[in-house]
Amino acid sequence: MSPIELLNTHHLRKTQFREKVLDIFLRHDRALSHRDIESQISEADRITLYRTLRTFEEKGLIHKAIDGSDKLKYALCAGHCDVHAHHDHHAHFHCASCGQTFCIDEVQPPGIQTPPGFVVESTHLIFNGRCALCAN
Amino acid sequence: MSPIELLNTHHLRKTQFREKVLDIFLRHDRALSHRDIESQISEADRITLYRTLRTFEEKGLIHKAIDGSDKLKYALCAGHCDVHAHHDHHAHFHCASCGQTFCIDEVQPPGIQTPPGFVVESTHLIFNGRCALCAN
DNA sequence: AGCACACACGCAACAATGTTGCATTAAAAA
DNA sequence: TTTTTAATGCAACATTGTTGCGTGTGTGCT
Ligand SMILES: [Mn+2]
Ligand SMILES: [Mn+2]
Ligand SMILES: [Zn+2]
Ligand SMILES: [Zn+2]
Repeated sequence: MSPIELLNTHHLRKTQFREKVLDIFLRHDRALSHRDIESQISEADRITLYRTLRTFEEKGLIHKAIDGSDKLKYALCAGHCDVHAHHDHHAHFHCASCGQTFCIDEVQPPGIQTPPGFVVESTHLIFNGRCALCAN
Repeated sequence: MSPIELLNTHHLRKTQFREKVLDIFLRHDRALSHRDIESQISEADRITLYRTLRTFEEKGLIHKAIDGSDKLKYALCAGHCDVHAHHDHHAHFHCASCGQTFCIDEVQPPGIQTPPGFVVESTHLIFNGRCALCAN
């Protein structure tokens, strides 16, 4: 998938800025924070990036990667997410040492055990520890 | 458990401010954000509250309730947490409607399925949906 | 009770993160 | 190419969190 293909598929205007942002996501196999991305675009406008990320999330190009850290991160959606539904039913791993966050597509959150009266709409499973590099 | 008992047990100085904060926690059966607490203490000092919450967390009186929202929340530790170890192995429920977060003590995160090379130290399980009140 | 010490508090100053409004510019449609 | 629509860039502001430092308070000891 190229940046332009992703924008086409999700019916978004093709702009230089959006292509740059998607290019950065495609070159990393981990979740990225606002800051991660901003520091890789020369002359990036903070505000535009906030709006770009929000749009990408709404349209199903990226999903929030909840990792228990104070920073909000996003990762590329693997499959067929769109404006109507996200399907990111996988765990996330957060390294307490280097701060990196990875999607663990193989591990799914457990079957929903609903507490009485509560309606569960989505589930997040987060592993916190040390990544392969930091564990040694 | 009273505020004073909690402070004694965890070897912390008994101050008016700390007692007020613990009193608020004891009167709510849900996780509270910095803002939730601040708005219930007249003439609360923001900075002191930040430091109070950090101290309580370090000493094992409260634990962070990761709920996937942008706000950091804390809840009273149920059992025998202390400065050396927290034992909050339970799920959290976050209501997307009213924003409240509850500890679900009965539900534990699943047995750790370690991705190769990664070392897992803790696990968080978050249910997102609608609470009993908001579901109707 | 009085004293000394350690620690908690309160305030200022600053940093990081996120939002809104609006004029300008660029992309898509006509 | 012209028109229409949406994205961008900038200012201004709001929220959240951190650090340094002088002052006040709780606690243990005499
Ligand atoms: Mn993911
Ligand atoms: Mn909890
Ligand atoms: Zn790491
Ligand atoms: Zn609710």
